[in-house]
Amino acid sequence: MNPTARPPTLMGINVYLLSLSGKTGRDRVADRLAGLGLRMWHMSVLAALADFGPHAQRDLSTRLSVDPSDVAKVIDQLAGPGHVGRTRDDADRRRVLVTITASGRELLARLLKETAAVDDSLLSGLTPAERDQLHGLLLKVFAAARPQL
Amino acid sequence: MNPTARPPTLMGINVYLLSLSGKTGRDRVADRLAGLGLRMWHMSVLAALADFGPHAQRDLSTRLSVDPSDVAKVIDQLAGPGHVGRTRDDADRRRVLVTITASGRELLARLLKETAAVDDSLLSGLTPAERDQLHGLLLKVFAAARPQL
DNA sequence: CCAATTTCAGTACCACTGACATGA
DNA sequence: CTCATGTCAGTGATACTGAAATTG
Repeated sequence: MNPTARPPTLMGINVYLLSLSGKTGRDRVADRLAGLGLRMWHMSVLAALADFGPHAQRDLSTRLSVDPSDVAKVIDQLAGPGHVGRTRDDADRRRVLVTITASGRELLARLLKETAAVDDSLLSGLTPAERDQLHGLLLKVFAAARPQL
Repeated sequence: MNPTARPPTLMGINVYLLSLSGKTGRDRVADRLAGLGLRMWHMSVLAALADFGPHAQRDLSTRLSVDPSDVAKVIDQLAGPGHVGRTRDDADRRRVLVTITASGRELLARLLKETAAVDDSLLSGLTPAERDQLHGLLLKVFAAARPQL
């Protein structure tokens, strides 16, 4: 008997398969981005700023479901090299308005290329049509699980 | 504009969707099992023992891709209440043979019911046919990513 | 005086590393 | 002596908690 075969009982559980493949994907992204000192949250923040324009940190937190205290750290790291700008909101001086810079857009493009490469390697067992299928299904799962996600 | 909408840029990335839904599933399982002081690894170990019979801890580790030191802790916690038995292998007295007990099988059945409930809630946005589709795709992903998983 | 935003320090949890003891 | 196995303490990363400072 193959000593590395997974228990059939587990292979029938979707949440087990999802959890493991998700963690693997996350780890591979982390590996690729380790040299840059960045993680997936940095890409998420840059993507939100690129797609929706400037945000208060609080709004980034709710949009991405990331803890406010963690958003602060991510913004710190992105602001250092000038990938985002931080300015006080004149209308409400409690708020910090975060804006993406040109160098931030370049970084985002690079990060997207890296994650696309991970997508390719992680889904190497699927045909292009199957990848589209999976993508559609994941979007549905995501939409339904949204409130708690 | 909906302030909780996710960035479209991110929603196009499979590894992002996989990672988030996987983490959500993992967290929900953890919540359900928290009262029992158990986690998904406990279920994995019990399932491996039920499907393949007694294992040395080392073999459990390689089969489930779990670190040996973590296997030791899980076995400790399962052996306390008598869900598994630990006996020295007479042929190779370095090895500890782990065997599932009747109470372990009962516990496994209960854990499987809990995870099935999580599956249901997590995939509530999918029809039964779509769940089967997703399951098939995840198995393919898993098989292809196996060596590094 | 109370609420919201940001920030910081501290905590909890998880997975892994390295060192050690036991036995083949 | 060497190698494999199992155990344990310690480390690093991650996410959250609670409190303080600022402003509305």
